Amino acid sequence: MALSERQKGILKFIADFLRRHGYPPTIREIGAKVGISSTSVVNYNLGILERDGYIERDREISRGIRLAGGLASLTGRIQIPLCGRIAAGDPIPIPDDSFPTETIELTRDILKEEEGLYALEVKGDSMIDALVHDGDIVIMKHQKEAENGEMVAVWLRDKGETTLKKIYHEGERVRLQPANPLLEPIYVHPRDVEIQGKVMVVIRRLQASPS
Amino acid sequence: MALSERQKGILKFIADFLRRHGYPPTIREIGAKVGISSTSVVNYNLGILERDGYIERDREISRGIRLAGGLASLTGRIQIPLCGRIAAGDPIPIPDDSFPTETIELTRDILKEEEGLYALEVKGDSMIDALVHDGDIVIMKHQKEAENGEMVAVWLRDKGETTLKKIYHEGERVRLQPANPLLEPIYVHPRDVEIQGKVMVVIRRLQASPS
DNA sequence: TTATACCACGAACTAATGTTCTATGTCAAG
DNA sequence: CTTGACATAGAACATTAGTTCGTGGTATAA
Repeated sequence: MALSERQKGILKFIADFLRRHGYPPTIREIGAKVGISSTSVVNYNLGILERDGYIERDREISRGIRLAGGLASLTGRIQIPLCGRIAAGDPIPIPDDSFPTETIELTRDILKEEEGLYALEVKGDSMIDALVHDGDIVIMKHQKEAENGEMVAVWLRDKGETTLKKIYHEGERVRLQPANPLLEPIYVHPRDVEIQGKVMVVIRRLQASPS
Repeated sequence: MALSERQKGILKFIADFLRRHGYPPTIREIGAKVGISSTSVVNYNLGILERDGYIERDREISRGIRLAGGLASLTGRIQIPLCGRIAAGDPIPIPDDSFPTETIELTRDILKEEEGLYALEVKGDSMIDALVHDGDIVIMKHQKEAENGEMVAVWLRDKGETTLKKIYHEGERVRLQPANPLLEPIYVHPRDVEIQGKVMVVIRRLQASPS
């Protein structure tokens, strides 16, 4: 069943309004914009939109409208606390339960799981590599173990710093391979490395990076 | 001024509620959750949260609360059409107005503008570089011009392929510099290159890429 | 024509929800 | 002790906003 012009207009207005205000419009606000003088007509059309699966409504609740399905991808969102900036030498901050001041949000088509994830903004050049630059955001998964070839954040006990490298367990030693082929690998004792987490996603902003 | 436990709770509840319902809570709903029996107390605390810049309020409007600033990532979402996959040799598909089958969603703290943006998934090795790998998602901005040093997708007329390179205008020629320092730059006539768009963001999934 | 479904209007009603006001308790400074 | 800023209650009030209902127009099918 195709939507009428009016219904398309309503849908569009709801989405617009939602983006601009952060909360859904009332029936009367919709009516005013779309050119409907009667609240019942809006209500009627909202009923159709709901029946056809374009929106969801909570009855008896003001502004109880939400966009449904692919329009909102409300369900497919992942909130990741942005724990702060890191630079080599700093320990990676532990994500705490207090209210995160900032969060990064991704959709589930980029990243599946949510548990144990946290984001860091890379600061400074010391950890830089072909893969990770200043200003990048890396999304980490908290874990102590890593498979060969995984990109991990490791704490080098003897050097007292943290770095992002690919890790390879080679018997009595651990090879930490920079992603940049120009750089030489580092070999350390398993005892001297502590895996802080695994890199899941790297987000690099080339321009238009505010903040 | 630090937030009290109560205020943190309110803030957290608003964010939670917003994510679950798609619209903000009422004063009474907040009160019920946080354990405040009086609407005026909630109102009072909301006033403080607003004064300190954690939320914004629209007075006289039901559910007229929105998270501010970095917290607004909840609402400040950007939908970017995922136009498809590219590989060197293919022309970059033109974003059309038909309903995008897939979209990538980012928050505004990663990317400001929305107009003229589209996303591509990099397929195959031909365009690969230290910066862009197979499977990466690049977010492009449609434009025909580029400044020196910008990473752009260019159509090489004589070779009949598209590639991602840093561009430098050098008088009578154009230098296309791979991000990978191991690779040599390409020099071409300005006539033979057509800029398809500028790379704004690169998203690299290291693992857990479901495709 | 007549019936029926669909769409629209406007008014009245009611529930939901923000605002305001008064009162109370706490705590630190004067 | 008194004062004043701050935090909290509770209740009355005023609007906002969703719901319902009676009415009328326009098609299409019987």
